[in-house]
Amino acid sequence: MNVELEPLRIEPGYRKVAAALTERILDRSLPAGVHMPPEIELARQLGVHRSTVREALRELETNGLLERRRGSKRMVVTRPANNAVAEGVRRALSLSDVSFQHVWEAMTMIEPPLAEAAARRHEPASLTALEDAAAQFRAHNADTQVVGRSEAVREVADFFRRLGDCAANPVLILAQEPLLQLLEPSLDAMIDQVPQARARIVTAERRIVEAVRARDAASARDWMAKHIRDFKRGYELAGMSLLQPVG
Amino acid sequence: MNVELEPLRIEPGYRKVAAALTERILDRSLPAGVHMPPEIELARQLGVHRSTVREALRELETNGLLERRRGSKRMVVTRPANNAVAEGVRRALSLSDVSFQHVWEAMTMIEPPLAEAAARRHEPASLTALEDAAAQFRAHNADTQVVGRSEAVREVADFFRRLGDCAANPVLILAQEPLLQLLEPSLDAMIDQVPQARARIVTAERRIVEAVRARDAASARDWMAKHIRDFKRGYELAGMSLLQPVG
DNA sequence: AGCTCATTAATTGTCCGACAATACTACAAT
DNA sequence: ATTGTAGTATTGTCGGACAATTAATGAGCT
Repeated sequence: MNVELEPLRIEPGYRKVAAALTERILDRSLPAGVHMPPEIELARQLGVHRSTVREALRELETNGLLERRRGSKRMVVTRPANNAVAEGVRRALSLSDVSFQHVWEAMTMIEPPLAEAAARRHEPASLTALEDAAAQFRAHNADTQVVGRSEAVREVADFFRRLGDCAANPVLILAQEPLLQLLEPSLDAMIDQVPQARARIVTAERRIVEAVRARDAASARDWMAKHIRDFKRGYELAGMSLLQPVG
Repeated sequence: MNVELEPLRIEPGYRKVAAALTERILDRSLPAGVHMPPEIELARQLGVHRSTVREALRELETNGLLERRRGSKRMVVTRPANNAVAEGVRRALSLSDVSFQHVWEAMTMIEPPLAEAAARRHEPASLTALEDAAAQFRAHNADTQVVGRSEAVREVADFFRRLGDCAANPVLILAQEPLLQLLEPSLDAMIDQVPQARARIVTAERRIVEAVRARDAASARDWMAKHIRDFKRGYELAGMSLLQPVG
């Protein structure tokens, strides 16, 4: 017989510690929001040295299962939502060069049907959040008060996120997140080159909100499609190449 | 004057070390494939203790910028792939309860236009990979030879991944990944309940491949839409609720 | 009691040094 | 050419230490 035995993988201790802690967070025996036990206590319970625990903690930290509240010392258990994907996306895109063309094409595909779903399924709370997001962008980008570029693009992305919440589909929300991660740097490069950009965004968001509120799926889809087309137009008006890499 | 100075964030050393190393990997001054310098050497260069370096290395490791080749001691610089998102998705979904309905709706939105793009833009290499994926599923799921359930669903997901490669849009590939992560457990629960499921998948994949090869975008989209509808039909035939959580 | 402030305890970040286990290398022996 | 051997390099883990800083405690005051 010709048995190919595969190389058994021997994991270092810090990885096992990380796995143990991860499991206890995911199965909620360490519930979200509580303070982590002190490192030395973890070390005692698990029978390893504190350094080993610390290496494991760094793993959980970069995985987003632990976070340190501002200026606080002890770390807090947290459950990552859609932003868990964000880090991964950021890493993945640092390799492959993504152009605005790519981002735009993906948005063209995903956002209009998402707006449609949002119109059909929104609930009072999610609709309110959507309206708030639109109102905030409108207020911050009126003629009299124009907020900084980076904040503006974040608000644009937030509008899409609220729309995802209206659509009430966690899978879509996850799928949308890569686009939004990349939309921000894309818009960032363009928005100040085109004077009328902010005003057009305000209008589009208003129309979309109205359609969603009226549960008019077709109209929501169409206005969203127009909104997305405007992004491309903005690039063309700014004289920027659609193929140049974002970020 | 009313200067509100915001709380400056003092980052711990291990984080700065991680940032420094990350930068040197991303700007390719530490090119992919090379061995990392020894920890003690890094510590010397950066003027910190080895423990601090190690904590930083854990961060890079979980970020996928470093990997340890099987049973090897020194770590190797590497480039993160699309599956960087996978971990994040898995964690995010362990929290919110996702139903097949959600997965199905997202696929309905994303996959048909993706097939369309694949038909338009595939290159010889990516087309070959797509054909191979379809051929592999066909061979493994013929009447005479039926492969295990988990392998079958993985091959189904792989077909979609190859299609994503054909579409040649990294953003779409990233957006699609959450769906595929969730498609596998969804299919896993269904595929053996419906005798004709595998045969129907074989047919659908064949049609899609043919359409893509012929650069017939409309046909690719339509067959993909049919393919996706079949998944839902499979659930109904199996008498399973669309609303029950997957995984 | 409730509040402010000083004092103490607890906790993290970082360091030092050490050692066993093992992967890597060079070289000798079969 | 493979196998064995010795030596080195490197990682994984450990014990302990200490300064800086946050959290907790209690004293004093209203």
